[in-house]
Amino acid sequence: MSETRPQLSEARSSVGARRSEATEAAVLEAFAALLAEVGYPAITMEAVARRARAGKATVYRWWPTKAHIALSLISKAKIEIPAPRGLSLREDLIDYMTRVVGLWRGDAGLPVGLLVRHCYAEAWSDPELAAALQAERRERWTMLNAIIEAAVGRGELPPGTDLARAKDFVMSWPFYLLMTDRLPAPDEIARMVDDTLDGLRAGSSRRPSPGI
Amino acid sequence: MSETRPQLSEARSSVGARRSEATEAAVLEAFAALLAEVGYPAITMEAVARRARAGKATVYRWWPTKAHIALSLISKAKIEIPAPRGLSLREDLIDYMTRVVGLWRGDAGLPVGLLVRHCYAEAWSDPELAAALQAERRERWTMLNAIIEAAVGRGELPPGTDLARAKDFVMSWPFYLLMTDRLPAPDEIARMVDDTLDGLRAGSSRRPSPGI
Amino acid sequence: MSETRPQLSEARSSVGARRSEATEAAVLEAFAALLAEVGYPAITMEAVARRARAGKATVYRWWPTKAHIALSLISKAKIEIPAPRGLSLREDLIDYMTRVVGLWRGDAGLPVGLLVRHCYAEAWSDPELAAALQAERRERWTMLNAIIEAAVGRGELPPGTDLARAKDFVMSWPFYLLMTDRLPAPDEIARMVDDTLDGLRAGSSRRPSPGI
Amino acid sequence: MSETRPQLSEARSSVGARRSEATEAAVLEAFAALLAEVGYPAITMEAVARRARAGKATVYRWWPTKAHIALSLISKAKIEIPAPRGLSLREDLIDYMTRVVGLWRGDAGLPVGLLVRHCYAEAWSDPELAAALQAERRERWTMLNAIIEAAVGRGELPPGTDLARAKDFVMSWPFYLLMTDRLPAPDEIARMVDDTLDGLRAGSSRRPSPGI
DNA sequence: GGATAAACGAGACGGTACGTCCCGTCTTGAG
DNA sequence: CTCAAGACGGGACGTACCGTCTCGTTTATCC
Repeated sequence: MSETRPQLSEARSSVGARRSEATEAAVLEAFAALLAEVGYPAITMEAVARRARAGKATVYRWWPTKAHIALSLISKAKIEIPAPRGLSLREDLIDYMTRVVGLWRGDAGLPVGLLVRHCYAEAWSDPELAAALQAERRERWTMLNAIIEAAVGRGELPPGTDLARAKDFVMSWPFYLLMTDRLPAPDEIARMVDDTLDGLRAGSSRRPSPGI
Repeated sequence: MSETRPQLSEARSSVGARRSEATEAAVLEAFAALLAEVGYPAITMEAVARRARAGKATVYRWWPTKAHIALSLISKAKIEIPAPRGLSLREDLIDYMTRVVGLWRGDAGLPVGLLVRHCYAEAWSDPELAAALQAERRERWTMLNAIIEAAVGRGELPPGTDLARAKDFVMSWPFYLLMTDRLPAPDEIARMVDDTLDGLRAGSSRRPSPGI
Repeated sequence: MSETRPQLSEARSSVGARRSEATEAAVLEAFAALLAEVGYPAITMEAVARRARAGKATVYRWWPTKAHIALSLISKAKIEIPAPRGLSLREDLIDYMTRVVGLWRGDAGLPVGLLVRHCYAEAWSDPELAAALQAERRERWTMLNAIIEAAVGRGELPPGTDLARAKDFVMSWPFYLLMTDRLPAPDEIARMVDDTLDGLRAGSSRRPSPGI
Repeated sequence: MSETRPQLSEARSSVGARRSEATEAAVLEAFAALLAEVGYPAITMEAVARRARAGKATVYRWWPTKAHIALSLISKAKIEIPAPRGLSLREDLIDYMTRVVGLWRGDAGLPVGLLVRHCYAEAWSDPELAAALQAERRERWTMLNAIIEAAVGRGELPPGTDLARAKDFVMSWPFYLLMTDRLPAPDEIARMVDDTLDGLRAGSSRRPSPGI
């Protein structure tokens, strides 16, 4: 079906109305509002369209499932993450995690963590969504590369450190806490990072990770 | 006339028919069959009842949602976990994790891991289910107590080790792998345990965990 | 099925408990209460049993449908109808109709008219109920025989008058009014009787109709 | 962003898809078929939708209850009723009643009488349906006006005859016969009209009644 | 008095229909 | 040509009753 749908990136020379950016924004806004009001599982495509004053067909044209709308919201919810200060792996990670967990908890005005975990759950049964989610994740974890490479440069981590596995390991504990509904408060971030580092430093050089 | 009949306060102690065990088994069997055939999200209470040749009201009487049926299946899917051999924490954990991951992968004839993660996802929005899940988890992790206490007794872990936190930490990495759809093959269990132990040994004495 | 059920009239030599009159009364009472509270169509066997603190099987044992319970109530709702005074057909009929319509309107503490018309409606599709209704009707219209025979004796009606047809004709207009929800008030009974006696040609110019 | 989109008060005047006439016809057809097969009380909205290959929501959108579907069928079942020949009230009424009773008995391919009496029964508990039924009745009895007015013009009925009451009286006897399941055969129509015209006293000695 | 059997209350059971909601598609006319 | 509005066939939701069926308990006779 997707070959019959216009691609956002391809230049369209045809006549007629173009995709309405106002509608796209209205749909995302409606989704966010419903998320706050009724919770993710109770959101329906029907309600999103109604609330956005959009036709159902319009919503379906651009997002095949509600998880894709959630993913759009996640992608839009970027947060300013400053470059690592390069003092130490621990401090760089604390800075980074403070931002990430803050984003998840709702610092961007949206409980991104809720969206993330529900997207993961739906991706268990939807390979297409899983791929989209992975792409989003790769893009978002780039900053971690710089942090870990700097740590390797400073000798905090061994030279042969597997970058992919290290990123994966670093994110695993906060992700686990997100999945088990125990996201740390800001003043608990340091401890969470320490938990992670204990494992990372001891085992980082051992073997490559399958990558996530 | 009604004064000659028993009133609410002095009602006869009638009992009525009892729950049918055959029906309960048929429902669980139907659920498992549908899980294999159409996948968890596509299972409906309607289809479960139809397949089990049970009335919908009967299914709803005993299980308020399909996640509760899944939880019943999880509870029934006990697997023989031998007492730890007590050689070392690492070997005891490898034995234990081999059983747990095997159960998750389907060694009991049921992909318990799929059920577990979907139950967690539904519990995000259902406190009652979350509580039931927690009760099930507590019961199931008792063996870990013995393993960790033995390790403390042998001096592998410091005397002040927080049991709840240690259990939580030990399960976090396999759980993370389950949630991200990368459950290890049997020959990868040892490595998974090593990943976990690196973190556990370094940080086990540091602070108490909130407990999961 | 009824051959497997005890016949009330046949002598039973076997032992065992007898039909509980208290329960029968409680069921009828519950039905009447529900009729007032929720209306005939919303009455269910389940609710009657619950309200009467009777088992559902007990209710079904004695009344196969709710219409049969209604018929039991109708049969019990006898009203004192004095013998005709024998002055004239018109006056005797007015006396009689006043009682009958009063019974239908609820003078016996029960809107018998509602029960009657719903029983008729259910009898359209239930021959067994239709037969029971007819038996009840025959018994109830005996007084009309005396009234009409007296009128024949006085010469008000010709000697060859068909009794069955006359009774039928006399009841048709009030029955029609009952079925069309326009049961007359007490002071309109005389007019209703005159309508019946006169027919269209004789009475057409007399009074306006409320319209149906 | 939403400020650039139409608000509720200035909503675009979109129209949407229109009611499907094919579906309406299919529903009425399915209802008629089920009426013949299982009888009115056994008809369910579910079965009607299934048979018509229509969604249940579609059926409920246009008909709130099955009685409303029945009423739609009644309204559609018009029959050619010729203008009164104006010979006499009796002959005009016989012509008219022959058509009406024929319609009720099924001359239009549908046992309209069954539908009518069940609609009346349901209207006892549904004021909205009662109003719809009354509207239908008013429209359908217009021909009677002409018949009765002609009779007044010829002097067969007195000049002050109340039209509404006369129509009501004329219909009461056939209606009573319909309600008591004794609709006359074609060759009995004349007698039914005579019964109506004469009243009890004038006609009581003429013929025996079948009894109710 | 003990055995026996019917009727009882309670209520679980397999079913089915209820009326609502949402799915994803299609149709209509406005812009 | 896209959009909103919304009707459509379909199907699951969770509830309510249907009429039947155990379950023990109670009750009334009979041995």
